[in-house]
Amino acid sequence: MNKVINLKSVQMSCTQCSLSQLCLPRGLDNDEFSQLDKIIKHERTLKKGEQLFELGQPFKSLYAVRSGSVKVFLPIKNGDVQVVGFHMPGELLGFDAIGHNAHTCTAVALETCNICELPSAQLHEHAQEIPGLYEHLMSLMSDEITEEHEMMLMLGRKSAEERIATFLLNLSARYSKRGFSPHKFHLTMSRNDIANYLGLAVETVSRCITHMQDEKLIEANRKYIHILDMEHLCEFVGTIDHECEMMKEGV
Amino acid sequence: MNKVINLKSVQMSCTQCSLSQLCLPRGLDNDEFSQLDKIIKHERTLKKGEQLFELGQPFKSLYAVRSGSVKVFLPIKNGDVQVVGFHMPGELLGFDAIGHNAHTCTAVALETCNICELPSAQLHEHAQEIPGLYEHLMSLMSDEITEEHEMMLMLGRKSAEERIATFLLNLSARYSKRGFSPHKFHLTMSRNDIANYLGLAVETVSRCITHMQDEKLIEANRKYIHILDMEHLCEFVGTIDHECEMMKEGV
DNA sequence: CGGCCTATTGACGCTACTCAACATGAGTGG
DNA sequence: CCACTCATGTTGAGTAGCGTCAATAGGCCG
Repeated sequence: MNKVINLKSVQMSCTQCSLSQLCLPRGLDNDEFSQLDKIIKHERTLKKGEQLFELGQPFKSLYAVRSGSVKVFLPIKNGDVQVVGFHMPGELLGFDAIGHNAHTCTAVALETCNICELPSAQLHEHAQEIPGLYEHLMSLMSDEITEEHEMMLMLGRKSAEERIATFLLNLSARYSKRGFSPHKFHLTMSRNDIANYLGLAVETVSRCITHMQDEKLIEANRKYIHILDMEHLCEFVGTIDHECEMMKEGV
Repeated sequence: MNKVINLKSVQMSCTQCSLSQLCLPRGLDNDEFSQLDKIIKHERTLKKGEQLFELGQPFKSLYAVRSGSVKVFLPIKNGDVQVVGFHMPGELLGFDAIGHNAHTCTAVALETCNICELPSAQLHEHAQEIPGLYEHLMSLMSDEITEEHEMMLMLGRKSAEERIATFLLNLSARYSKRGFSPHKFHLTMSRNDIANYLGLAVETVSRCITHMQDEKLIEANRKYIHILDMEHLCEFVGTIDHECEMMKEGV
């Protein structure tokens, strides 16, 4: 019972949120924290499959994943989509909407999610009072640009197996950063989503995963992934020099 | 002689720069303009092949292309690269460096370039005095994120011919926006750069261009491109509904 | 004019896609 | 609790698109 109440209170304040170091600027003082808490809405919950925002929808807020995970995609002809990213706790999304004042992609919950909301109206009003907030957001957007450059490298030059390896190691590093095991984790997205994201066919993803199991690099059972041989898996990534080291460090 | 002097003076001031509406926030008053002119360095010239910035280099400035064009790429193993973008006059680059305080890619002039520089130090100092500057930069970064999402769609789902068509129409729209013909233009990048950017082999690019000529969609002679049949070329792009219309409108 | 770099064209092979069958697990209702 | 259905994942066979290798052509610069 106590635990439930604690969880509730944690949800309601950035100050006590264990993810604040991931999604907020560093070095905020107490005043600034309470300013933020006034701006940010902590209430929103999404069930699996529910939309957070949709292509064309006017820009209302930026969003931070508090728990659960989110899939972001571009809708294409005939109900087909292109998955452009997955977001975990502590990650912000919705930056795509700033430029056009409307979202240019759609975000859907992959599982039950708690979402914090940073309304754009309040953002503009109170930006002055929290120095470094804009800088922080720009920093996050910059990181997103860098990540997407790496994605272009992935889709442009890497083989199917290299893509899967890179993908798994990327997830591993992100789980690790959040205090979970970098070796064992559960995928929150389907093979279909993975395939789509990596520019592959579902069958290819399946085959690669099976092959990596045969090579004793990983153990995989549906959503469950166990990385057995991080070293050799890293070698698979192989295209960029510094990339592998970054992943080993869990950056 | 007068012309030369005029050109010189144009280079030295945002106020009179014909590109200011592309790279600066809208609705600046004269005070804000002169503030900007104090911050921005207008002097830098690059010859073909010279670097604007390099992977790992500390974040010093954002850059605006004033004339010429720039190629941005990730260096990979063995001197190989992944081209991640091309920039034309009026476009800003260097956003990748904000997050890490160092550049995560390299930028090189494709031809003789004039570059305006927005030093990061002054940016932070004077941001308060020019309301909307941060918002504008975030807006540009947001657009870059959206464009890279479309790039992921390109690399993930589109065929070789669709990629070439999309690429040519994208250039066409950007030239059009700058007052040049959307039908006839000169490529500033090599086939190699195009192939690399689009995740294809040079030979495939060559073959596709030849094929499009056979189909009377375009006329191409090395760097020179003449789009003969915009309509049908647009149909080639085909994957996203609204994409084609955007290109026809020259957005 | 000659050498070099870029672009084009052709032949061939491989990777990854498509189509199809099958397996497995999750969810539902009796 | 089990049987049924549907969604998701796996496996196999055949193929097409694109990459690779190699030869040739055309422009650029010394």
